[in-house]
Amino acid sequence: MSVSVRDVAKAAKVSVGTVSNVLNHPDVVSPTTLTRVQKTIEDLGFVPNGFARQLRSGFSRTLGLVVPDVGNPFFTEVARGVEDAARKRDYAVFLCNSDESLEKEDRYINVLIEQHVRGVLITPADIKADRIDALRARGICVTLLDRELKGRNQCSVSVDDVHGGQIAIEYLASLGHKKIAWVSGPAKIPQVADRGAGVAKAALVASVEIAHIEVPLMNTANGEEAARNLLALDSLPTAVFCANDLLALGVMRELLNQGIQIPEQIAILGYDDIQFAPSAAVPLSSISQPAYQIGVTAADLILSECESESNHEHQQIKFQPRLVERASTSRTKVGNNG
Amino acid sequence: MSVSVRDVAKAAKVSVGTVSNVLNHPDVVSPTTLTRVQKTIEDLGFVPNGFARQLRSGFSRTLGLVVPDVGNPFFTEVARGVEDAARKRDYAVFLCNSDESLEKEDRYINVLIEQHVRGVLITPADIKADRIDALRARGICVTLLDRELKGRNQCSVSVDDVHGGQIAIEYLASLGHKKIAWVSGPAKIPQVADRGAGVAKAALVASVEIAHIEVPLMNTANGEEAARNLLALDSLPTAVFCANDLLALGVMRELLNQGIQIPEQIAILGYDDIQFAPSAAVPLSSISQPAYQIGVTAADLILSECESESNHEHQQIKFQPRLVERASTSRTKVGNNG
DNA sequence: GAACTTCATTGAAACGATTCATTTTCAATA
DNA sequence: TATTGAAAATGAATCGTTTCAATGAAGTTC
Repeated sequence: MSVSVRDVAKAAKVSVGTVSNVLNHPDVVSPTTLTRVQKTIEDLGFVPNGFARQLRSGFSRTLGLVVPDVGNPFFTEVARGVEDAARKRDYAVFLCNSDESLEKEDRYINVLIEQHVRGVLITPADIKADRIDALRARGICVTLLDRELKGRNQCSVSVDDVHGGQIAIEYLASLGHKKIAWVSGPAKIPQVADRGAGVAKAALVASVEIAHIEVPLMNTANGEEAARNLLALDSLPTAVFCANDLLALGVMRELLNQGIQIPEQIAILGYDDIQFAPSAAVPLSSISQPAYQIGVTAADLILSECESESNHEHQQIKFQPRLVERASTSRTKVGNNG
Repeated sequence: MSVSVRDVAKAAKVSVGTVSNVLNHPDVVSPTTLTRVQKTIEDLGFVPNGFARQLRSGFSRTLGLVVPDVGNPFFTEVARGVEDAARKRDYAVFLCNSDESLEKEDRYINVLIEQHVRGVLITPADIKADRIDALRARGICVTLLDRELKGRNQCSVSVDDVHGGQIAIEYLASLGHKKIAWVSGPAKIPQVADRGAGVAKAALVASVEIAHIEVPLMNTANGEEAARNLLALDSLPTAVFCANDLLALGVMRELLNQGIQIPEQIAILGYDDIQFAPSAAVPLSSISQPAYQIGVTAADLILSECESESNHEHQQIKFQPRLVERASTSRTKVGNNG
């Protein structure tokens, strides 16, 4: 059926132990033998059986990645990062979309346990940690992605959302904006809450008035809705800061439809800097998160945890968001051109 | 360390064979023994080791998905479809981005062979079929995604790109356009070639003049470039058909920048109908492909092939693309408003 | 009660890799 | 030349299941 170490050993006239060493400990094999066996492996098209390997060693070369939705460009980027970093070490990645549903998340975690993944990178749907403990109990490493669990000693890679909210408002204030709308999703999403906290903090310092508009979903349709709410306000803000780019795109579309000039009458600032931000009607300024880098870092982190024999130091890595200026907030004197 | 069948057997005072039967063939075990063993399993918290099980049976409950790039919204959607369908049957999916690189594809195929995936869904980087044969040779089912291999007897799920090109031109012609620009990527990409063939075919029938502009990459930046080439033409076309939506978004942006009105002066039609198409500056008309449905169908198809004992009929499923009309081509009399 | 079925249970042999205590090889040194 | 030791290669044992031929027990028939 399939080529096994035994076949390779026979063809290369060595023992199975040597073939195994060629694969796993090439340093203990003599150069002559090494090349000969490697050539035989090549010739026969031998690929080691992962099951057998895993059965003996107890570990697989697979990771689980559990995110709310890869359809969100931010997580798509994260996934690419994870995958690229994993491939470099010959790990394969299981992609799991939880859709923020605890039930789906649960089911996936069971599948991942069954597959004996080496580690799980997860943006948990809930802050409750029992499922994570279930993984840990089975010796599976866990690293939190884009979320952190306060007070728990485990690895996480996230972005400083409070700071993100802060620099957004500081930036808009520096452009002269005195009244700013903050368009967000539900506060139960940790990222939204944190960004909101940053907004409040910076607004206080810069003496800026904030008009908070909350919508249930963070997509473009809800952005349009938010824009209509915005226009209904007594006094129109001169800038809008949105909790993500999809909201911002929706806001932008509706405002343009209403004949409002961007950024002359209202400036718009998004969050995430998705790949479509520069292609929007008015190229969208945004708070950029290093999504790809987050993925790479998280994968490297968990692999170093998995593969370190024992003394692994849990790390909480926090990236800093960065402002990307584009036309939707270009530096024009506020109130002069309306 | 971990509880094994042997431990259960000892505790329940039966043989390992009986424990295995309790798990896999409960009907051949006497009721008394059955309940006793089941209780022991429960008590000891025994979970069978998947590796060992799979090693013996030879099959896993995993699929491999190899696409050029999940960053492309079209493939993101396909991936979601595959994943949702797989989860319904308790399969896990390995996500692999080939970036259209043969080398990466090769490496991933090896990883997937090593993981003994049950089946592989792949958009091959190359039409050459040797790697696919390597999978087949190892008893791994293969289904082609969004590409078909002519004359080969195997499953595939694709979209009729020739027809897509055709209905695009027919539609634009029906709006009265007599000169249409066809903005495409390199012809070596099968989809581009097919869509181009459809364009040529329909143009002939409808007596429409086609100006072909080819750019190296199908992203927004190259779309802008294409728009500049377009504006340099002697006589400006009244419509542009782009090989994908990213190109179309780029074209749109540059044309708007140049003060050209869309669709009054130039209509724009894209391809893929990505989720951002409706959020573009001028909501983008597009040729829609049922990406999610393609993923679901392909996963169902390959699982039925894998799990059917023997007599599987290879199927080539071809979806039909569909026109989605939005503002960027809204029905205005051509040439009246410029 | 011998012969035959049927049903339940047993336990050793696979699956295909890795590991590790041994053995072999061979060059350097006494 | 004999001795030593490091380096290289060996191959049986092992991981935790499933499978299956063989065994044992209990009931049925003549």
